[in-house]
This record gives sequence, structure tokens and C-alpha cells, in this order.
Amino acid sequence: MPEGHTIHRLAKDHTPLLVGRPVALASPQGRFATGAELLTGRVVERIDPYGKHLFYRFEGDLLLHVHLGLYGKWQGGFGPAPEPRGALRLRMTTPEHAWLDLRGPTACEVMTPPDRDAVLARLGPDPLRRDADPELAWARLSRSKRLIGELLMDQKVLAGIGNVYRAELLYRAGLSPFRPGVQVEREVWEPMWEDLRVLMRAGVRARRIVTTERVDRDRRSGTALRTDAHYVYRRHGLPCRRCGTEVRTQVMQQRNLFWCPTCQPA
DNA sequence: TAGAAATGTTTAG
DNA sequence: TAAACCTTTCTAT
Repeated sequence: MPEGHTIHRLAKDHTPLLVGRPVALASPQGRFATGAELLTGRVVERIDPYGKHLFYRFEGDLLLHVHLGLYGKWQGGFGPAPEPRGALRLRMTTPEHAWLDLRGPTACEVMTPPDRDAVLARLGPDPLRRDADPELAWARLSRSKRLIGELLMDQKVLAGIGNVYRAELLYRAGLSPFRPGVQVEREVWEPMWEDLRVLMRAGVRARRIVTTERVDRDRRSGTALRTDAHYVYRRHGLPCRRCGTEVRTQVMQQRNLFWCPTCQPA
């Protein structure tokens, strides 16, 4: 689930539930017990998504920082919350009887504004944010000898992109993951940035990553085909949707990379 | 029941 | 570069 589109979706979903309300926090698992106690009863002032990070600002200049990591998950509902099962890091409840459960995050911690600024300082522009400066990404990308497939995963270059968007963005651009950043032309990169914004915004709306035209069509007709959502991601060994060449995979930047050697020539 | 994998990041060596 | 960490889910035995 959690690339940047998920984080922005969560901020949109949680804002009407939490902002302006005093929230009760509990940590049935116990690992966030102290933080939950510190924040309980405070009003949530706003929720800011940035890359893969979520910041819930509480009154009193305190922030709840959440990073879902690889398998963190939020679930929620209205009415009586279910009996806590398994490892439940955090449960938030509102006076209106909305509840939100957080499991498995990499980060769930209380922060001060300077702490948050330190986190933001490590992030490049987030394509989903209006205030994103694409020149910053270009500056870091175009001066690096590292491979474009590595650079796209670096949150200091671009914040919010993950392994699915990396593979799909490169495929749609017809660009080899093995091209060094310094050898990516500006005329190639600029449309990629725009495409990434389009894809990630679509991901926020659809609540999942959809990069293929076929799925766009199917969604319009109300019959989304889950298996057709991607061009290359996790399609290792299957024929490329456009040319039929076998999609390849190899670990790059600690994650499985997928690409079509014909559509993305080295 | 065990093991692997998953849309991620940090720390150790 | 490798390992650790957080949790769930699916597959194999």
C-alpha cells in the first residue's frame, strides 16, 4: 500500500475525522503508551503529508509523526471500535465515535517542530504537493553518476515515490533503469516529472497504483482488473504488454526492479 | 506450522 | 553490502 499516494489519501481521509477535535489515543500493544498519554485530550490542528511521512499537528506544538514503512496500515470506522486484536500500536478515537487503528508502522512518535524540520530536510520535492520544486529533483538527479533506477528511490531526490512507481515511471518513459542520472536529458526528465504527478494523483483518487491505460478504461466501465494495473511491476517472466518481450527483474537499491529490455533499451 | 514476500528505512560493519 | 525491524498474508510442507 504505502507509497506517497497512500499517505496523501490518508491525510485527506483523516482530516475531516480528526481536525478540530480532541482525540483520545491508546496503545494496546504498549509500544506507544507514553506518546499516547501525552497527546490524549489535545485538539488536532492539521494533518500534513510529505512524501511517505504523515504529521498530525496537535495543540501545544506537538506532532505525531507516522511512517508506515513497508507494511504499516491504518484502518478505521465509526461506532464502537472492535476489540483490539494482534499488535495494535495506536488507536485514536474522537468524540464523534470515529476510530482509527495503526499497525506495523516504522515510525509512530511524538515530535516537536524542529524534529519535523529535520525530517523534511532529508526529503526532496514531493510530486503530490503544490509547493514542490521540481528543479530541486533535477539538480540532484542531473549531477549524479548513480543509476536513474537508484535515484528514483532516493527520498532526497524525490519524496513519496516507491518501488512500484519507480518501475512504472521508467517503463512509461521508455527509459532504462541503468542510465546514469547525468546522462538523462532534461527533455526526457521533464515529461517524467509531469507523468509522475499524473500517476500519483490518480493513485490518490483510486486508492491504489494504476499505471496502465487498460485499467483506466476498465475502471470507467466499472470492471477494474486488478491484475492489469501495472506494465512491469511484479510481472517478471511474463510478456511485456506492448512488445511481448519477457519482463526482467533484478535487485536494485535493495528492491526488486522490473523492466522490459526492449521497451527500455540500455 | 513454517517460511517467504510485501508499495520501506535505518544502522552496523 | 548486509542485517535488523515493524506486521500481515499467502503458499508450501
